Amino acid sequence: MDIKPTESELEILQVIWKMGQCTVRDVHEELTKTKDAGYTTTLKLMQIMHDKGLVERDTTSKTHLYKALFTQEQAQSNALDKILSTVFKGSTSDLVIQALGQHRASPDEIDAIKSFLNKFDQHKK
Amino acid sequence: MDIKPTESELEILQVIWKMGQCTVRDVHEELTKTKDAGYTTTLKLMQIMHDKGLVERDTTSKTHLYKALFTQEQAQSNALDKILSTVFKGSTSDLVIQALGQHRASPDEIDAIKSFLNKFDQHKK
DNA sequence: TTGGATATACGAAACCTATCGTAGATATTT
DNA sequence: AAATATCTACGATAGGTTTCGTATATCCAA
Repeated sequence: MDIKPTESELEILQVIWKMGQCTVRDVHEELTKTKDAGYTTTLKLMQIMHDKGLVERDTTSKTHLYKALFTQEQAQSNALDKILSTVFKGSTSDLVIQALGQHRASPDEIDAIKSFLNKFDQHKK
Repeated sequence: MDIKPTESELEILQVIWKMGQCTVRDVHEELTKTKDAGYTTTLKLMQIMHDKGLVERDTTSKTHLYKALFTQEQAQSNALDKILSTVFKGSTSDLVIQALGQHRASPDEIDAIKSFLNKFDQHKK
């Protein structure tokens, strides 16, 4: 299966991931906090996502319940693969260094990364 | 200016970035190594990219020469911003750790990242 | 100099995304 | 029970992307 959600679909998925399971209204309320959108627009998008197999839904009651059919981690992995091949010439270190350079990480984050790198080294041996 | 090249446009830009300056045929030859496409399709895409202001071109001779109007680094920065906000909840360290986890970097790359992190620490102080 | 190769320009079609209005079903409130 | 609110379904439209055929201009070789 190919996971390639559109921009709008990702906005919706973020809400679903956060809540685990939710209604169209849940998503809509969340989205309208930061941008304008008609309710039926959100509904339609979620119906399309269902058609595409991005989400599943429970239709036993009038108000349907939606769940994601893949995890945020899978979406992250996909997104990384894509930009690695399209703009980073496949170089992971370029990507990492760029990311650290432009969005300064907190000391805690840096520590987390360092200890990750160390663990990494040991596995290599 | 807003830099948001489409998928196809990025494929073309990769060739332009690599060559610095090139013709439609240059790009086309490169693209058809990995996928099928008609020559006029590539031409049209590049014309549209020119209309959008993504590239400039020298039309003094019959065969036009195209150049990118922004760098690969800018595209990288843009791509990172986008996936950070759409799938990484803004967490740079999550992104970095995911990237290192799934695409194993070479020892050299890891060293490069480590020394980058150290430089980073010093600046912080 | 005439025919073939190569270039650009232009327009149209197929497809996808995003948006929303309207209709009809179901629930809720008064 | 009637009015109101809420939900899904179903188009339809506007806009953007991708694809390619055809026309026209230009260069080059026989």
